[in-house]
Amino acid sequence: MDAQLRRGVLDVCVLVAIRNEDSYGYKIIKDLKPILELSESTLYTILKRLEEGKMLVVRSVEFEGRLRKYYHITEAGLKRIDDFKNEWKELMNIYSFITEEDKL
Amino acid sequence: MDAQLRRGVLDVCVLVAIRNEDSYGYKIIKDLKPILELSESTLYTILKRLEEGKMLVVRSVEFEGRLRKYYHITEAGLKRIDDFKNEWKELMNIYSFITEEDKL
DNA sequence: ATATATACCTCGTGATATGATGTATACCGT
DNA sequence: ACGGTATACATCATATCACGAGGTATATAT
Repeated sequence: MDAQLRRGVLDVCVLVAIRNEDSYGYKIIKDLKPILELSESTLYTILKRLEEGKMLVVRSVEFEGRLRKYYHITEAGLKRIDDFKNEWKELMNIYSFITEEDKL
Repeated sequence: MDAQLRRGVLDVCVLVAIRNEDSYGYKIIKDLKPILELSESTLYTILKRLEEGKMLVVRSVEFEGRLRKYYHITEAGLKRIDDFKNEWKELMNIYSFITEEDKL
């Protein structure tokens, strides 16, 4: 898929991945794999940005000798997902414009 | 609309704006206005990129003392629009994932 | 022993959209 | 005659972003 198009959905996909249940980096990648492949460097960049934007909060947990950072979605994060749905409507307009043959 | 989401459709919208009829910068902006607002600096950046990518060819015309650069879509440009339609299908999958409540 | 899976992180790079700014002509109202 | 608006192009600096490459460390399976 086109790189630009991806960017528009990356953040929201990550939020959706933790919407119903707190999750951590490695699991998010595996869970999203069937929908959207993303590398670790990409994910951690996104997680950091979402944290800075108060879309999620982090909690560190020791698990079998390894560190795990669980991400929990906030109200702002849920709102972000909701906003996306509205933005999608605008995007549908644009899509119609692109697919209509005899406009302009 | 979200900046990232925009980026995914900007190029294609510009191509669609010249698909049926050659057009020039200023006109493209006016034509796209109801669908998508874009500034001159943004458009000229896109036009340049599309030209470099052989998606369109340029022809300069003197018009009432002013310079006009007409943009004409190429085969590759038409293909780009077509590819977008396929990418949209992938995007619809992602959209479904986002809007489905009980996944994951 | 070695490879694979798990789990985190950082840095540099290239691509990108956009505001600000600049140049120039034509036209319209006062 | 003057000023503003529309037309029409262009460039530069900046901020944002995804991603590959590389790094650290433990547990488990072969």
